[in-house]
Amino acid sequence: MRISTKGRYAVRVMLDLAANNTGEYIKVKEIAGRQEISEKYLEQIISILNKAGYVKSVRGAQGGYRIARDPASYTVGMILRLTEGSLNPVSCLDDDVNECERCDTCETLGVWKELAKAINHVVDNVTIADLLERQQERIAGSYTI
Amino acid sequence: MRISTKGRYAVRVMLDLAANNTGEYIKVKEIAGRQEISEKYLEQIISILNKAGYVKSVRGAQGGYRIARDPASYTVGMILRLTEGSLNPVSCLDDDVNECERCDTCETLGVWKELAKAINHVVDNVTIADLLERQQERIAGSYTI
DNA sequence: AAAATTCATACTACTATAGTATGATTTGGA
DNA sequence: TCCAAATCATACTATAGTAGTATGAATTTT
Repeated sequence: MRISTKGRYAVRVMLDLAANNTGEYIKVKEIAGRQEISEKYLEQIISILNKAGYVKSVRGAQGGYRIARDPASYTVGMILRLTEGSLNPVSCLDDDVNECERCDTCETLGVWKELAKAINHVVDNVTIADLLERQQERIAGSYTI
Repeated sequence: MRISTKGRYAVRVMLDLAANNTGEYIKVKEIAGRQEISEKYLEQIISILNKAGYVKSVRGAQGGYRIARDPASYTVGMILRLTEGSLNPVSCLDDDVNECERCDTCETLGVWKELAKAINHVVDNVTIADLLERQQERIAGSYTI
């Protein structure tokens, strides 16, 4: 029941791009430096975000990435599902119609459904804008000791 | 973010032992048959439950297992944590004191904490007795078509 | 003594995770 | 025009986890 580094790094990349957004394109090297993530691994992760249109890229020298839309339009859930795949605790919940042979008599299915609902509720109700706000509050607080 | 077969089977085993509890000892073969789980794999899983004292065993011919305590005293969370390990979405939440280098400035930590809380809340509020009740309601309902 | 069972451990095949490595492609600037 | 810097695309590797299977020892009833 762990979230992998891929998903966690993806959220941090989105937050980094939001926090440092000036309209300019930001290099992977910069993000990797700030976030202490391997450049090459980060390239792969940001490439997923790029293909999904979550970030915009410019190639070549002076190229880089920037966040595509308003930070409030990205939930943590969206980013995790994109990079990690389904967040359901059991695979039979991934399909619209449960294909499991035992599903009609499966007494535990109810628990997994509740769990899926609880998980999705949390991650779908936090946006990158929320994280940005928390970050700014923390930084503001750190000045006044 | 998946729960493995080990944890899911363990919950089903506990429910099976609760549903079929007559005080007699039940053989792995029987449980495996009813639950459609490999006998040998089930042996390993039930051995974990046995070592933790969740079930009681008798060796030798006519041996078997029975549930040790009242089904209401076992939460799904207890069983999953025993068999799967921690249910926290990130490992830094496993320790009493967060050992992560970046934890003071980690903006995403809050989300993972909320997620852990939501997950634990669900699994710690369903007991084997609850699952048993649901099962009996379903069976009763199936007779009155 | 034999059969049935739990108990203990080793082994295997497969998949996922967390990267690293190599090189092609694109672009701005000297 | 050419070079350096960047993204883009894949292939590769090492490690760990998952989901079992296999073998046999220990225990107990018949």
